[in-house]
Amino acid sequence: MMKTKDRILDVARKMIAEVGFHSTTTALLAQKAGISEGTIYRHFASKDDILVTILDELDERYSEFITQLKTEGDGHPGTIERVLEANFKFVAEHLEGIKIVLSSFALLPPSRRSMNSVIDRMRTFAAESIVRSMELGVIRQVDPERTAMVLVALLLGLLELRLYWPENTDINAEAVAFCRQALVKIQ
Amino acid sequence: MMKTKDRILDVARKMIAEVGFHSTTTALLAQKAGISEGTIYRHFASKDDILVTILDELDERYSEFITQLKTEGDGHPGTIERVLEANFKFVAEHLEGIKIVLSSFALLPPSRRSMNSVIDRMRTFAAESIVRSMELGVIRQVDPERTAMVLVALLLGLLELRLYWPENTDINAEAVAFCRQALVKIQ
Amino acid sequence: MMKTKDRILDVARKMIAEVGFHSTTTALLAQKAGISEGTIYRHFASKDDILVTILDELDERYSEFITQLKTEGDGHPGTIERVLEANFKFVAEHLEGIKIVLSSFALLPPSRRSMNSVIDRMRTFAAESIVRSMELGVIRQVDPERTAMVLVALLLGLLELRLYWPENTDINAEAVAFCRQALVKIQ
Amino acid sequence: MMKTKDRILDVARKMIAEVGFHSTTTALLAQKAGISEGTIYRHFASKDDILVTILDELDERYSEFITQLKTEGDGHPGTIERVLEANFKFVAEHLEGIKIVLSSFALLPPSRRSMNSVIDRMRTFAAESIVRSMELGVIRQVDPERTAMVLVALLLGLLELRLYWPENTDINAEAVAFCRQALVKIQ
DNA sequence: CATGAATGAGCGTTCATTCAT
DNA sequence: AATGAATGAACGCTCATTCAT
Repeated sequence: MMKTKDRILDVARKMIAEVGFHSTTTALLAQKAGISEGTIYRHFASKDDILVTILDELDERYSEFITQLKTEGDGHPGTIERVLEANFKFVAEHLEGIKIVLSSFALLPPSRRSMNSVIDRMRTFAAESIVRSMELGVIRQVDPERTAMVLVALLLGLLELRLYWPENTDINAEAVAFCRQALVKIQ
Repeated sequence: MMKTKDRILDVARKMIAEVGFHSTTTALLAQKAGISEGTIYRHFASKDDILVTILDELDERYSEFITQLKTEGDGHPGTIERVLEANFKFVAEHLEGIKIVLSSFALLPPSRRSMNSVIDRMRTFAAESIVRSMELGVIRQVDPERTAMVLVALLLGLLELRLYWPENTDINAEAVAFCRQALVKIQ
Repeated sequence: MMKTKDRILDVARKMIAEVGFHSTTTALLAQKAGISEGTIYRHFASKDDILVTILDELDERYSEFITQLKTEGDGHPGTIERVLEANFKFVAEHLEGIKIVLSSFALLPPSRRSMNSVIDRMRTFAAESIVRSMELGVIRQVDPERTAMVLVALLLGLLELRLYWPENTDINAEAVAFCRQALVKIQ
Repeated sequence: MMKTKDRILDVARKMIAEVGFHSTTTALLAQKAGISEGTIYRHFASKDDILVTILDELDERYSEFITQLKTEGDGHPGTIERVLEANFKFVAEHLEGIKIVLSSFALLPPSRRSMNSVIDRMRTFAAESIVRSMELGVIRQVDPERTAMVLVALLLGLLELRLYWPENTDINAEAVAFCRQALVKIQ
């Protein structure tokens, strides 16, 4: 049997992803989790605390994911594709959390903080991949920082299209090809 | 002297862009607009109606903008760059409206509808530009629909980075270069 | 017809005096005042604000009362009796307010502040009366400050007995006689 | 090692004296006593029951104190001073309990009951002392009941000044002198 | 056209009390 | 004896909306 705290988190994650933080009322949350409203406050200091817990967990997962990606990828070619594809995979496995961040980073400070850290990690890792790829001679010479930022922008846009317009055809493969072409070494 | 209705819209646009639709209370809106709360309801059916009006206006402007772009651009080369650059310009001139749509399309139906139509227009126009560019032989052969979608994704990501992380260096030029390289004809 | 704000204040004063600030709920207050709960917050920023308003009003009245007492009493003999008797009269005319202060100054900061100022004024005025009476030669030589404080203590105790044990026989006259005897000049 | 019940009482007495009965929550009480919330209800029927137990204990102590005072004092002169001074001593030894009663007798029925009995005993004892002192010829002829009540009022006022304005100079000695002068036999 | 007082449903949160373990 | 998770009623407060003037 699942612990109450985890059940609250699970239900909250779903609700916030679906209807947003504001419309996720404690009354409805308690009802859907099959507990009383007061019980929420035995496990969380406030409604905000629930959001922060969800975001912190996602942060942690993303940090682990980036770390793992770095250790795995050592010496392998084709790293730019891997940056993109690995991120696609991470997103697919954390749809709800990502939806929450993307839909509220503009307005909710905790979400904003989370988004800051995600973007920072993404950009740093992308820049490192670009530098390595240039050293390996598999891509042409570019400004690593700026190009990494362009990749982050593309990734961000792809994410939103995927999450909020899932009925569209999947263009991830096309995006990877687009990037490869943009960065490929001209012989 | 400005009409009351327009003053309400102006103040509302600023407030919603800054703090979001939920945190924009009718009480504060009335106060900042120098009118009484009841007066808002002389001009708008509901708080939602204000948002819809703002969004419809933005829609209208974007539609005009796309139309103008099409007539202007006939027969000119380098259309992909123009798609991007013209959009950057439009955004710069409608910062508040764009901020509202981007920060709420995931949660507010009217915003969602607006975003749908913007993305649709953007994608259609990009696809047309790509087709034309291919006919002119200035870019390589690609799938127009999918590539247009990739461009939309990139545009969307760039917008968000620009609006919510304005402290970052402007990478618009880099993005344009990135796209040119991705699409350029290999001789 | 009475203004809503004043009706709220009136009902609140009665309720707080009777059952205390904690037990005076906004729901009950609204009901007894014949208004909705939300209306309270059109006139007061918070429940605390109602208390503060009541206390400030009482403060103001007491300040006026002391001022008037000073101007009236110039040159008249028997001032110690007048200090006591005037205070009895003030209390009788502001029973509810006084009850509120006395019942909550130990626990509620705004009430505490109010009580501080009342005691201060009372003591200062008593000390001045004592000094004047000594100069006039109608009372014996005493330490004015300390004796004033004793009078304040007695006044405070009499007040509480009167307000919370109204079934007891009125001992105000006895108290005045007690003080006269304690201060009278021994020939 | 202290029994759990006594530890609860001790912590509760301190908390209630400091922040009041309302602000003394069972959660905080349990935490400060190093027990779980449920344990409180093994030893007390309700939160109210804790208060009543504390008050009953104080009542008991005061009753013992008065009894002892009566047996001790037989035949000794200067009894009025002793009434006052003994009470000062009792207060000093039961500060917390006294603070609880004084701060809540106006609003909490159990506290009110306690205060009734204290005042009754105080007044009765004071009246007896006065009668005896008159018989011994050490004070002038006064109405014993009413004068006792005046003494109780003074005592009550002194207590409050002492407990809630401890920064003031101690006027107990002055108060004793004041009473002696008020009651002394004029030769 | 404009006001602003009034509404009332709903919000997040608290807390004394219960009960299975 | 003790625990601590769960309860649920009540709390202070917010806010979009209405309506008599």
